[in-house]
Amino acid sequence: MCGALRASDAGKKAVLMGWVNRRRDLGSIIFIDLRDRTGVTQVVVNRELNPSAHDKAEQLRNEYVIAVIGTVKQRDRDTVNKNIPTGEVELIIEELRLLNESKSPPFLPGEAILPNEEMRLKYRYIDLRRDAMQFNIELRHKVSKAIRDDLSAQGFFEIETPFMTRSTPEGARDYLVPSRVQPGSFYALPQSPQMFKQILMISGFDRYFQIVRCFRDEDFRADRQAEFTQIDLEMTYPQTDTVWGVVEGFLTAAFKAAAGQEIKAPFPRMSYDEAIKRYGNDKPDMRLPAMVDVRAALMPEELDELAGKFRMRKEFPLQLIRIPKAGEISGTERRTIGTYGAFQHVQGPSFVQLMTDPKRFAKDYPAPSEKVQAFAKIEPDDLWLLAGAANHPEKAAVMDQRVQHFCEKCGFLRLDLAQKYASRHKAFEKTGDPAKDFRFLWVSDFPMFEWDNAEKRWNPAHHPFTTLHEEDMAKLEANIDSVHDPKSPLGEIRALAYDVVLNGTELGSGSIRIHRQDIQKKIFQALGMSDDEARARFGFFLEALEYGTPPHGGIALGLDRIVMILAGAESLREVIPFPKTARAVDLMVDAPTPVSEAQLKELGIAIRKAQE
RNA sequence: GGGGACGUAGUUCAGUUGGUUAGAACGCUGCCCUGUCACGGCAGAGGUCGCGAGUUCGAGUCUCGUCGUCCCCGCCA
Repeated sequence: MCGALRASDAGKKAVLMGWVNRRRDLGSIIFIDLRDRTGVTQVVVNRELNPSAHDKAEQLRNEYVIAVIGTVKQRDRDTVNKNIPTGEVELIIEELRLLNESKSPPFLPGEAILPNEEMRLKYRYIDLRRDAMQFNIELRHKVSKAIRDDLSAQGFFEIETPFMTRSTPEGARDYLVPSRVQPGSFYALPQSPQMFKQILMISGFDRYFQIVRCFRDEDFRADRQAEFTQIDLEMTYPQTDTVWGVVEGFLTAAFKAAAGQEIKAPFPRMSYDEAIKRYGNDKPDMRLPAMVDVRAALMPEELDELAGKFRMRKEFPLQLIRIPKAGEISGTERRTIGTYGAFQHVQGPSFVQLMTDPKRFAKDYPAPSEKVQAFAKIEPDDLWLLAGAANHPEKAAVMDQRVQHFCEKCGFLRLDLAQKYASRHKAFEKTGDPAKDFRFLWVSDFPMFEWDNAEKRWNPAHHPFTTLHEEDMAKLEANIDSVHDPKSPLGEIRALAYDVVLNGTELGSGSIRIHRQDIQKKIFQALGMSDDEARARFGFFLEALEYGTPPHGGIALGLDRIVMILAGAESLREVIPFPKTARAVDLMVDAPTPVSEAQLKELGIAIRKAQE
């Protein structure tokens, strides 16, 4: 192959096939950079040595497909190209065959400057010829294979589950597939194989996994596509630790096999509560320092004074946000803190009170300033600020001032600042040390229920088959009929649910499931679902639970995201061969499209024109 | 659903305060060139300035709308 030849191959005869990456025509001598999946080799065509091949080579253009037969020659020392792995050799042509011509492509795979994404997606077959894309897709293959091998070795069976299945009202919007045989009825594409994998546990398959496509009809982001691939697994008789061990096992294997990175397991662990309090986020990016509630560093009178002066609520945390090595910033810059990025969007107008001028703070409040800096271990070059909850009565009236929301807002600010000063702190740049480059984390003890403000009710935070901490069972029973009460202690119940997080990205999410029907019933009751309703939605599943269901649990990880992080890519589209745009369009095949009347009629579907 | 950025040659971009014939680089076409590797040299072709209105004597430039791509908020059990 084009990337394989080395100095040790000198003298051998070789046949190479590939694309013309570049042609350098010097008149009587023509150099062709021949490219395939593995790399590029220089082919030499000399008019004196081979006039007929030279005639053909003159006609070659970029992206023509050719076959060349020739002899591998070690290059003279002064003509070695150190920039490419095959740079010590070249192929002296004996025979050239044109296998196919190419129209002049809209952009060249060998070009350093990227065209815009619209172009890349429309001509994806050309974009995919680029080194970087070839590398990413190969990386993806290696990750998948390593995970398959490792899970197989851990005793898991790969088992397929249906794509055309049943719509369930929970969670994301479903993609629907109309049934021709039963007009008016629809299949749904799975948001995940959740119920099937639990059924497989009930069926005795003990350890299941699947690298499987999932579909969610929600808006796209850089790290979200409507169809994406999960590493889905489920096992019987697990403790939380058992599942975590399995995941740490296959991730270690994948990072080693695919990228040569030795990551350290077990991963650190943190409760959801701690993640929110210290990072303002349920998927903390551990490459940056946590926020510090500095109230503990201050005397009560000092806190009173500050709270009064800055009009802050002292029963809320006083969060110190630190960006290491961000250095001095100007007053103008300081005043814009809090006006950019995600921070200003969340929860409408700010109820966060900011103290962004450390010098002035030190001047006005020398003792608290010193204590706070010592407490948060501020280094001379750090950028830091204090954030407290505003005590404006007029703002408090419109604001949901729960501590969690306050902390989340501070967390957004922390990430905004980190992003803005990324070039200074360099915490997001790869160092080559896997312990620094890949900061894994388990976040556990998620809340069981979350309040849905639009529907004015409690919903499952994970899914309704997640089990809860045994200690919280009494709380569930005591509040089992409070689904519409926003103040219900239902919000305090902790689930045996966990996320695995890498560098601030949620890689996967899982839980220990409910295996007993009496508990499952209680959950449905707490969710305000009657027996009839539950049966209508999950009847087959509830019935299955009654036939000797073993305790079980599992997790699902986003393969695309893992590969994205390993590839150092900014977007999922860089690691998915044929992704869709933010408006869920495939620009290459031009999907979706309207379909014919005949097709619709067969399905019993009529399209209603949109209202003006 | 909301906010923001962008849209000019095949591609990446520049285009001054609204003013003559809209430029560059790469790519493309032709010619020259025996050691290039982002080859070089000469010549040339290539534009509905996303689309539609409006303001103006005059619009790539200003205004409104619309379409498309990207990023973020909401949403994503």
